[in-house]
Formats: sequence, structure tokens, C-alpha cells
Amino acid sequence: MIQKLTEHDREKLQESLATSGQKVTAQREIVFAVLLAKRDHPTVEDVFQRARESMPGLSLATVYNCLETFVGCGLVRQVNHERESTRYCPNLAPHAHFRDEATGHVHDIELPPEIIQSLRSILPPGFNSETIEISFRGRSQETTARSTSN
Amino acid sequence: MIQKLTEHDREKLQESLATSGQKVTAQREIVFAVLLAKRDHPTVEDVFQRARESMPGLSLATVYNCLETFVGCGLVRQVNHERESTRYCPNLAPHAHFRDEATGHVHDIELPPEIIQSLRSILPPGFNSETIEISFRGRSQETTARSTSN
DNA sequence: TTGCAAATTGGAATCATTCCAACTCATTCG
DNA sequence: CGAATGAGTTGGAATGATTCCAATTTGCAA
Ligand SMILES: [Mn+2]
Ligand SMILES: [Mn+2]
Ligand SMILES: [Zn+2]
Ligand SMILES: [Zn+2]
Repeated sequence: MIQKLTEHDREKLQESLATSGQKVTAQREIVFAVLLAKRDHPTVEDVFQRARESMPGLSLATVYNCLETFVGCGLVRQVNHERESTRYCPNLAPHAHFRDEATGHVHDIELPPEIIQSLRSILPPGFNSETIEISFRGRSQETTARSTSN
Repeated sequence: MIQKLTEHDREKLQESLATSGQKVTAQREIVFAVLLAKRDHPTVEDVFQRARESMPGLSLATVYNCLETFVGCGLVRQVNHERESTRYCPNLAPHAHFRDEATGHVHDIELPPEIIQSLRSILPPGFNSETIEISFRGRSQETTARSTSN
């Protein structure tokens, strides 16, 4: 069962939707809450399963709709790796993605601004890019990185 | 009609295939020639159309098979942008891709080694990446960049 | 020749995503 | 209050790229 949105997050949702003339609905609240609850870059199907625990009548089409709406108003990013299902990420800070081939897990990799700058600088004159996407593929020592483990 | 492979390119094809125990076939030669002839990152369907001009009986399944084989033995790279059809690129030098949203064209962007290095360096310890993919999205002033234009 | 394994082929199956027409629901208007 | 309106939701059908499969065909080797 998904935690309700905090007041702060609900406001962010409300305001982002408002700027593109859209409203908060029960479905959108839950889908957004699902994304914030577990930032593991879930697929649409993942989101659907998790959201249904709180709202059994929710439809897959609506999950697609909500996610598209969120992407449209800049609340979440789409993450694509090769030909796999699209995943969704509510981390708005500039970051790259690392896809672990062994587990399928996708991790956020912080992107220092100077790297973004140097990347922009390799574009020949006349090329104006709105978006840069960087994705790594490989293996990671899936250490669950709790400070005190074992 | 597609130009035949140069002796040099045919050898590259032959050797790359050989290292994974596979043979040169008429279909593979043509598909490879199509990729080399126009380096515009064609889709499977593009390749299919172009190759059929030289070999009318060629099947779409075979184009998929050939391209998969080439990717497997490192002769070409797959290029994915968002959810669009996969494109194929025979440029083996390290490079990024720029997708022009206005035209749909995909351009190669040279990647200086020091950028690749700095990108690798942002990975936290324990993350080993075999592949880095960088793609830009935006507009370009589609100047056909002939030295003497007009 | 004959036999074999690899490659090719056409068509069916898959599956993520998109489309659509009917339905629901909140809000506005009389 | 009701009815009208419009956004949002829903289930199911349609789409389209890719994969799968079983039946040939091919190129070599015995
Ligand atoms: Mn993980
Ligand atoms: Mn171009
Ligand atoms: Zn992310
Ligand atoms: Zn390329």
C-alpha cells in the first residue's frame, strides 16, 4: 500500500499540473506517489501493479495517461534503454543512468555541471540541443550500501 | 542500386564474421554494402528497401538477421532514440548521436577521448561500464556543409 | 552424389504502446 | 437544485516493431 503524498509533494503536483492547465485527480495522486515511493525506475506495468494496491479499479490506460501527463509538465523523466519498456524517474536533478545487465536495475548517476558543459561544447556550430541523455551499461557490485551492513 | 563492397570492406566483413564462426553470404554482403553506402543511420525498413533494389527476393527477416549478426560481431552499432525504430550505424569510432527533431535526421558527433574518460570517472566505485551511450536531441541548421555551397 | 548445418524465408505470434468510443465525475449555468 | 459541459478515466481494439517458427534453400564436406 502506497504512502499518501506529503503536503509538499502534493503541492508540487498541483502546481506542475496547473501550469499546463490540468487538474489533480485521485489517479494522478496515486501514480505520482508510486513514483516517489520507490525510485527504482519502474516500468508502466510496475507502476500499474503498485498503484492498483491502493486503487483496484485503476486502469492501465490511465497509468499511461498519467505518466504521459507528468512527462509533459516536467514532473518526471522517461528512461529508455535499448528496446526495453520505458521506465519513469522522478529525479529532476541532472543525472545519467546506469543499467546493470546482471540484475536489470537502473541506477541514477549524478552528473556534474562541468561534464554537461563539456558535452555541449563538442557539438559543431549550428547544433542546438535541448536534451542530452547519457546511459551506461555494465555490471555493478550490487552492494546495498547500507552504512552498517551485516 | 547499391555499389559492391570494396575489396577492403569485403575483407573486414569476412574477418569479423569469421571470428564468430560465421560466413559471408550474398545477403550479408548487400546489407553491409547498404550500411556503408549511405551513413544516415537507416532503420531496418530503410535497409530493407535499399537492399531489395539489388536483391528483390531478400526478406525482411533476413535483414533483421543480418543486422543482428553484424551487431553481434561488432561491425555496426545499434542506435536508439526514445521509442523509435532502431537505427544502424557502421561508424566504429567512438561517437555520440544528435537527433534533429525537425527532420528526424541522426548525425554523428565525434567524441574526444578525454570526455569519455571524464564520463567514466563519474561512476561510483563498484560500477563497471562496458558501454556509454550519449544522445543529443534538438535542432540543427541543416546546412549540407559542402565547402563550396550555392 | 549425398548429407549436414547454417542461413534464408514468409507468415504467425508477441508485446509495448496508442487509439477510440463509451462512461464517469466535477463544475458551471439556468 | 437538475442539466449541460468538458476533462479525465476505462476496457478493449488496433498498431507496429520485433521476434519466433517451421519449412525450404544453400554451400560445403564426406
Ligand atoms: Mn540496484
Ligand atoms: Mn542531416
Ligand atoms: Zn533517474
Ligand atoms: Zn553513428
